Amino acid sequence: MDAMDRKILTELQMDGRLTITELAARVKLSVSPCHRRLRDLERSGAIRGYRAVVDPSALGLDFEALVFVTLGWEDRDTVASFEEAVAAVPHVLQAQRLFGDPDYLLRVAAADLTAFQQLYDQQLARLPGVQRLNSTLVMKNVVANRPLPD
Amino acid sequence: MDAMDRKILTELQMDGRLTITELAARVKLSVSPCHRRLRDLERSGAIRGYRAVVDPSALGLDFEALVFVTLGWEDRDTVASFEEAVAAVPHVLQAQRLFGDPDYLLRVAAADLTAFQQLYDQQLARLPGVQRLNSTLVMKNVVANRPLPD
DNA sequence: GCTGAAAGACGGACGTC
DNA sequence: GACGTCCGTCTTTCAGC
Repeated sequence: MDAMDRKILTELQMDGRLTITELAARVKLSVSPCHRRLRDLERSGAIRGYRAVVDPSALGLDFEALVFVTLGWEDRDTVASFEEAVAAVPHVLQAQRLFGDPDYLLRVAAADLTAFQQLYDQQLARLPGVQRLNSTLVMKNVVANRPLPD
Repeated sequence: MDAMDRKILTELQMDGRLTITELAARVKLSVSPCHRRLRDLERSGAIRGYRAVVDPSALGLDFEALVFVTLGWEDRDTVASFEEAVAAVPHVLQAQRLFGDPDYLLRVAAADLTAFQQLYDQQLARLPGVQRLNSTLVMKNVVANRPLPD
């Protein structure tokens, strides 16, 4: 993982569909070594994959909220079954376990306020081990998932 | 935006480097119409772009925190200059303006606790208009940026 | 770094439902 | 109007040297 590898990662985070030819030109390398580096980055797991970035509003998901979760207990089984269950809810785009209180932060997408309310009552509130939920609406995404810095 | 378009978006969110041939096979369409749909989805902005997903630890970024920001004032200039300044900090991966209090949530990456402390004191605390910061460490990413649901 | 064979991208034309 | 099946050419990939 030298400076050249980092340049490659930076370029591919900005455009994941760069051809090797283009990528090589941007990082000022010729095609073969660039191709080898890319293969190694993919095999080592430094590049986990490639994703299309989709506009949520194109799918009618214009509503986003944060949900803070406090579990009733902190034993291993409660944590494991909560995490498994939360990962199975498609509208939960992101879930992080935190130090301190609350235990989890979820980032949730929904079509509108009504859909969110249903999701909240019927799915999130029923996740195993949940003691308390607390949610906040997102007004605006100021910075959306920026590429990692060097 | 019909069911076929949604299938295409779903596939490309799972693998953004699918060839048209592969994509067409997965959504059970022949290559030409699949190609046309993809072009239209890109032109309409439903697909914003493509990104490589990079493992943060490959870049030595093993530390992640949430930072809640409360501004001192809520006037338009304060908000605008804060948002501009926060977008210029590379370690801020995500920033959302919230309803209620606090005003913003930032998701921040750093190499370790020391690096985070420096970032916190020297950059985040000095952002224009900030009255108060409050941060929480991320223990684990349970769900990391899942594709959007249908 | 170069080469060559195989695969894919991309646009067009045309017939069908 | 959208799909499917040809077609052509150009570009890209990727292994071997």
